Order: sequence, then structure tokens, then C-alpha cells
Amino acid sequence: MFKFLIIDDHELFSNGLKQIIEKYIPSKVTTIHDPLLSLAYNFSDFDLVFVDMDMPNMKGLELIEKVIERGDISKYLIISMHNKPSLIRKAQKLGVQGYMLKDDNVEDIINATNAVLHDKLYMSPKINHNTIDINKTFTPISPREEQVLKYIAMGKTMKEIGELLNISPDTAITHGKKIKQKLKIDSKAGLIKYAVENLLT
Amino acid sequence: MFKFLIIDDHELFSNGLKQIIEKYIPSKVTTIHDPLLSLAYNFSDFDLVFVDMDMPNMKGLELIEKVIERGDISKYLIISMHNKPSLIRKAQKLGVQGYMLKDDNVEDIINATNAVLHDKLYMSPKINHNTIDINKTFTPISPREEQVLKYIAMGKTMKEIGELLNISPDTAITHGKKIKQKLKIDSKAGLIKYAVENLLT
DNA sequence: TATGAAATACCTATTTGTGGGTATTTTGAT
DNA sequence: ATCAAAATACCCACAAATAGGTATTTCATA
Repeated sequence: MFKFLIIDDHELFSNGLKQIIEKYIPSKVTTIHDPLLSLAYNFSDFDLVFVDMDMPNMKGLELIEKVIERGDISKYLIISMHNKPSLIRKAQKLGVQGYMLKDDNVEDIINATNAVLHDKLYMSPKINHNTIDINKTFTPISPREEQVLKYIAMGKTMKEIGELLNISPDTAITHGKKIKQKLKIDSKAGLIKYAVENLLT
Repeated sequence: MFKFLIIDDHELFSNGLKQIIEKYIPSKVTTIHDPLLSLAYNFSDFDLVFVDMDMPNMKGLELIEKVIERGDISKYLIISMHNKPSLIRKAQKLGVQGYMLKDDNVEDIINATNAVLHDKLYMSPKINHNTIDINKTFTPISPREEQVLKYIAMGKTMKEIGELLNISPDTAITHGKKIKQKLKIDSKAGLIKYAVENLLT
């Protein structure tokens, strides 16, 4: 009999997941809908913790980082709505054992759970292709460039960005050029969409 | 014993919803994960149809429009991820009986279902405040302006937009100005964010 | 029918952004 | 100690967007 923990603010979703897991795997599943409240638990008590990426109050990765720091030992299976390469990479760095998408089917979820329980890594089949491809050609933008990009997406002019970062507007422009090169995006609109989808919230 | 239909490409979610509905309401729930396949059913056979907004192949509202056109008679409860005022307004125009959010809790869902079954309208408590407020001060942008805005968000220059719409670039610029006035947005980035969040997909 | 919104188009001056470069200093990793 | 990437800054010329107007035609509705 396994003990699982699900942390997801979507009550409907986590309830459904609980039903499915308990149906296919002999287990007792606890659900929590607030990441802050979940901190009251010792994650070491669970064989596997399902963590939602997109929660108010605290993002899933922050939560995992926090409990790892304080010494809880468990296995983590991320359940995320979007398959943003940047997020997946961050999750991998943190050392999570699995990354599933909310639109995976029931079979995938059960496979993922079993895999992680048996100390294997598991990535949703839907992200495999994408991410591997992207990893190959991926040129990460630097921290400074990311700052600039965020300001661009906020509608700041290059002059304003220069002031905000205490650099010359020319430098901000140079960063902007570099970002476009690296991301292979050639319109401002494209940059903003990229930022909205990958950087913000 | 009610008969319900759930149309949602997220197998995990619809499965969970089915469990919950059947647990609290005496009913037999059918789930379908592809809106196109759902067209094989006669919606009149169901007391209530839950429809997801964001599906590949066909958007929830298109699906409902289609079955209404062909004469199926049922009640519709939208289940959506986002509470975009524009979408909610469109749904209301189509005459759907309920609009729920995926992060509503179980109690809300049951209330919504019961309400719609008893010929009442039901809106998620989470959207009420927002939408009413927005409705009050809402200045809708015109169809033409919406076209222009979409092109702006796609990174087209004003000249290109003019060519695409067979109007002078100046006119595209004028539309752009009007859009900014109406939406009270004063940066291009703001416009693009608005478009990404409210107009696209 | 009159009023207003929608859609069209233009003018001018000013501000921004772009694409092509080059160049220096810091810094982190090998 | 060296090498590459990051971060800084500038030049030029051209393209594009913006803010501020004004003005016409069409069309639905009050």
C-alpha cells in the first residue's frame, strides 16, 4: 500500500487524479489544494508527491526546492498544464523524477507513476520530441538578456530600460539584438509573445 | 437517473469530473475526448452536456453552435480554463446555461450542475465580480479593429496590415490608435499581451 | 431624419526601432 | 593563464511607430 500526496489547487482535477490513482495502484492518496499548507507535511512520509506547476501563492518548483532544502526526501512527479521547454529544463535541474502534462491520458499517468515508483525517470510522451529537439538547438538567453526581454514585454522603451538597469540605452538595444538572434525571432511582437508564454508568471 | 455528456480532450480531467458527478448526482455520464467524434451523438439524448472551451480541432463554442444549428436540444455547461470576459460574453450570446472554471471546487460544480438542470443560469462565483465590473466599463472593439489587433500581435507592420486588409497603411494606423483608446492601453506590448490573452486561440 | 459609430484616408513632427557594424571590459571556466 | 561568453557602449542610416490632428463615406438605429 503506497502513500501518495497530490498538491494542486484545482480541486476538481486533483480529486479526479486521486480516484484514478487509487483505482489502478494500491494506494492511499492525500490531496492538498494550497502549496503553503502542504509545507505542514513531511514529504518523506510519502512514496511519491504529485506537484502542480501553476499554483497561486507558490509555484510547484519553488515548493519542491523548499522541501528539498529542509531535508524532506521523496520522489516528485510534476503535473503541468504547459510543456514549456524552459520549465521542463528547470524541473530537470531540480532533479524531479517525472514530468507529466495535464492532458496526458490515464494510461500515461499510471505508467509515469509506476516508473517513478521504480526509480525511473519519466517524461510525458508529448514533450519528449519537442524538448529533445529544442534542447539540441537551444541557446539560452543570459540573465541580463532575460531582464531586458521582460522589460520589453512590459512595453518599456529601450531608453527606459536603460534607465531601469542603469545602462546606456544602446546597451539595451544591443541586448535586444542578441535576444532576437538567439531566439531566432525577428519581430517585437514575437519577442513579447515569447516572453508572455515563457517568462512571465 | 440523468444522462450527461462530457466533451473534453483532457482525459484525466473528464474522468475525474465523471467520478465526481456520478458520486453526487444520480446519473450516467459519458465522456468523449474529441469534439469531432462527439458530433456523432445526438445531444438531445442528454439532459446536460459539459463542454470544454479549449480543445484542439474544434473550440467548445463552435461545437455548441454547430449542434444548435442542426437542431439538437440540450443544456450546456461550459468548463473553461480561463475567465476571459470576451469568451464569457460570447458564450452568453450563444445561450449557454452555465459557465464554470476548471479551478472551481467540487461544491461549485455540483451547484452549477443542479442549477442548470433546474433551468437556472449559473456562472462561476469566480467570474461574477470580474465580469460584471468589466461589462460596465467595457468598450468593445469593432470587428475591423479586432482584425488589425490580431495582425499587430502577429508582428505585422502597419504597412503589411494595410496590404493584408486592402486598406491604406494610414487606416491601419488609425485603427491602431482607436484600439489603444478603447482598451486604455498605451504600449504596443500591452496590445500584444491583450491579444495573446483575449483574442488568440 | 438625424446622430453616432465604423471605416476609410491623409498631414506633420517627433520618437523609436532596426540592421549593419565595431569595440572594450568583466567574468567564469578550463 | 587563456579563451569564450557576457555585458557594456557607440556609429550610421533607414524604417516604422506615435501623437496630434482633420476629414469623408457608409450604415444602422433611435
